[in-house]
Amino acid sequence: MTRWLDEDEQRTWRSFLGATQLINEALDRQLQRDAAMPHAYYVILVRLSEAPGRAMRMSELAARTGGSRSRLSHAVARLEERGWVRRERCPADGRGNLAVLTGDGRAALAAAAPGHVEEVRRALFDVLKPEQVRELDEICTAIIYAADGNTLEG
Amino acid sequence: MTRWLDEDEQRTWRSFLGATQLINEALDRQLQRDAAMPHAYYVILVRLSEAPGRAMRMSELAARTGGSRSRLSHAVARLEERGWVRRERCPADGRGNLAVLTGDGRAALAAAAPGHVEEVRRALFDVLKPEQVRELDEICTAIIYAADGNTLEG
DNA sequence: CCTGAGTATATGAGAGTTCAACTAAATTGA
DNA sequence: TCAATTTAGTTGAACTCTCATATACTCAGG
Repeated sequence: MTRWLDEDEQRTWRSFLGATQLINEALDRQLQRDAAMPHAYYVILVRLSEAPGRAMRMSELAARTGGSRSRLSHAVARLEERGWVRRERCPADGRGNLAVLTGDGRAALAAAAPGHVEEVRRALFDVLKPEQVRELDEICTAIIYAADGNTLEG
Repeated sequence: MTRWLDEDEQRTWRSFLGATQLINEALDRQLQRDAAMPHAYYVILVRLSEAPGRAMRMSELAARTGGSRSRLSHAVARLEERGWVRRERCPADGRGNLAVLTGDGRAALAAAAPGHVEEVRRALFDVLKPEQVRELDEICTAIIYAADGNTLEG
């Protein structure tokens, strides 16, 4: 009945789990140590910094960072306490909130970015041959495409 | 100074983050829904089930599951509450503890496994061409190898 | 034997995530 | 126009993880 994983698939799957776990841990450790924020918060700041007016609707921001609304609410609450983000009522839609990156938030991001990029290179890009980077891109794109399909179906 | 990511690298990096996040969420959702356990606990049960005598030292188990000792202590405490694992004093070393998989634990694992494997296939293997699976394996192996090197150096 | 250094694990507090309500505003439609 | 539904976002509780610390044991010297 069940299509169990064969030996090769087992090995690949465990490599995959191990590799992604190691990378996530490395990112979190580095950012926590050098910038006192978890990686998830860094991603939020990055997305906000790229938005026009450095502001974005909460839902939009949640979608772009790949997290739930609840998670984003809690996260933005913490970021607000630190003065890195502020909330504004959305003028067009009374239900909506805008998350706005503050000057302090931009500064925190600018301070954190170089060390973070360095870590990303060390953990991933420096380790792979250029052709492997291309392959990885295609693989991840396929995974995302399929997952979106599944989500929409289910 | 900083070697920023170029456009291709940015895209690849974000695909990678998105893909791994989606897979982890899918695994956790499926296991939580169908077997009432997080993926991390499933991995612990699997590793235990593969050990001789279905028993392993806590440190060893922590290393094999790629987690910290503290995390494993907490996790095993929860698994013990459910009756899936029990702790035994290590005969050879009075400081050590053995985590032992119980009959109920084996049953829980057996019940969870088919759905989990199905989810792994759906999220990863069904999505990739055989040659991509091979490439992914090599990529992940390279990442792990490099990360271990870094850990030992730093 | 002891004492001190190192190892194995546990524990508690703090932080982040998830899930399930809950509030409030917009939209639909009779 | 007004109730029903949907959408946006928040909140609180339960759970997991991390970090620092504590406890218990081993081992090597003196």
